[in-house]
Amino acid sequence: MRPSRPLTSEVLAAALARAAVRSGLSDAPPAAEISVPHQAGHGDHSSNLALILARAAKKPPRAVAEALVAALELPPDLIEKTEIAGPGFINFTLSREALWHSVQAALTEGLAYGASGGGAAAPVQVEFVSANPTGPVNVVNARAAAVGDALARCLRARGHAVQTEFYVNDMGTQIDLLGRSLRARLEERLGAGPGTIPEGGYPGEYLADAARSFAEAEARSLLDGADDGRIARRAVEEMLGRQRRDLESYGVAFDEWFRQSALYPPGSQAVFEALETLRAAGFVAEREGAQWFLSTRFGDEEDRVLVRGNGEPTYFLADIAYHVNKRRRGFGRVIDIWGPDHHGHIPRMQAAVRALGHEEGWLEILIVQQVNLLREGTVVKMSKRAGEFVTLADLVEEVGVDAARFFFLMRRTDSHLDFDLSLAKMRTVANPVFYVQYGHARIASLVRHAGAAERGPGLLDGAEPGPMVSDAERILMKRIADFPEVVAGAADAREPHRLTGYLRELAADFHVFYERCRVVGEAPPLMRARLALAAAAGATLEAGLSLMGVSAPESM
RNA sequence: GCGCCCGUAGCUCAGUUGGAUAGAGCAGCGGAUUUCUAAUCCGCUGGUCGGGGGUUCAAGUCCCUCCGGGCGCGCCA
Repeated sequence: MRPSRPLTSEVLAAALARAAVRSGLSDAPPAAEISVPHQAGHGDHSSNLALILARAAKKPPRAVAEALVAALELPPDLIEKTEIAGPGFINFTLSREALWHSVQAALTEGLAYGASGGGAAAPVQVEFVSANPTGPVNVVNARAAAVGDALARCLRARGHAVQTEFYVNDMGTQIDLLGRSLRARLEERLGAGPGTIPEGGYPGEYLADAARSFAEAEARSLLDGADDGRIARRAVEEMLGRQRRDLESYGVAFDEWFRQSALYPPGSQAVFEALETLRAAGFVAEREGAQWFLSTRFGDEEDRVLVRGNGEPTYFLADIAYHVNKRRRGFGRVIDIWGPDHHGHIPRMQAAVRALGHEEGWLEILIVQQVNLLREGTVVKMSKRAGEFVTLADLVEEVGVDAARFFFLMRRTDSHLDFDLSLAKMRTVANPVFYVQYGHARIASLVRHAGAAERGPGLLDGAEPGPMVSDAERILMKRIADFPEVVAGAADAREPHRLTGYLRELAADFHVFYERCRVVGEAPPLMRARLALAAAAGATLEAGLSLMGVSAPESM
């Protein structure tokens, strides 16, 4: 771990807060917000602090801004110009030295560029995908995998210790049905029985494929035993193995695969302990032979069953026990990423977390919304009844890992996503992932053409920003300097999709620079400066793509 | 019926936690290349931010209401 540097916006916010106290405008340091204006002419960073303080100070915002600026003490060489604009905004323009410092940082830090400190002391857990082991990883799972993995990487870059986890629902009715479905497929394969998929079972071809993949001796042994539970357990292991392989070839590996069954006897009493904890707190009632959680006390629409009339714990109770377990493992914060079919469960889960006495905000639940696959502008139909749906493996085969992961991060997580398969395969500018990767390949080619021995910090030898005076160069440097702010924002707001927008802009800024600024053939001082700048843009593209699990090609 | 998500340019969507003149990409039209990847770049056209009310110095953003689309509402997981 390299030492993390503070963000420019954090430096400015702290300086403004001190200035507010020093100038008597505020007793305690106010939480100053710094934004990065998209409007040219509004500086590189902007603060609305004067507008916020004006009311309490009973002074015009511009007068407050002037008092703040007068009391401002900034680090040397960071800001070239501080001006008051509009109704009272304080706009900062970064110095050339500060911009060049970002170029140096990108080249020196490489894939670690973009990291910033300030992470929580306690580790953060991100749980995602958690697909039922009754079928292949589907496209919504694939979206969740892209989002969860990218978010985990952004959080790490933000300084958090992060653990990723996949929750395996290896209990319950669905697993019984999975086992009986596999039995039918084994019978079919060996000609040893009716081979009928049970009602509500899993008729997809993948189980037949699984049955065929077993050694014949094992297949016979499974069928000979009368124990359906043994087949079910074997089926779970088989499906889990397939899910894990699909996800690994997609570039997503989990730190932990947590089994629901680990919360049940004989190995554990966690499910019943969770029930007793809630009961002791007075939030459990018995009705009609079942045990109910009084979740309406915490704003849920209705109370929820924890233990059924037949004595079986519900999935919900197991989920509560699971979150008790997460808490015991010491996570200071837990982020669950759920599919669209679970969004109705958020109030009851948050109710349970509150009933257990965990602090507000300990559990964050993000919903990954559904995905519509489009081919040539029309929706690709998936038949749930026949158990046929487009899988992660199908998707990767059709468009590749890079396009899949990039496309899943082009939209907000909680928005429905139209995934245009035709566009994802295009080898043109119209395809955003292509455009960004092409930028990286072009930079790699440029550096090769310049005859440089490497694309790293060695390019800084003898390079100074002085000769670079054009807008295109400054804009590109500024974009590179923004990257750590973007990564921090993506992590803090749990919005990894910000990366795709940023990388398209960075690639666009580079392409403009490339069109307007020759590198090879210019006088050595200018050539060295531009080559370092281009390589820094390439390093930033690579670092950003890496946070999304997308490759940065050397040539295309 | 209740709950959640969504509604921004012809299309697909951003909009940095309430900021300054609402931005990209695609599509359309017109341009740029004796030179490092033209797989690129530049310019133009395109908007009652679904409608209406409210909160305030400031609303695409927050609140209320209506319209329209999606999803969810089991002692399944």
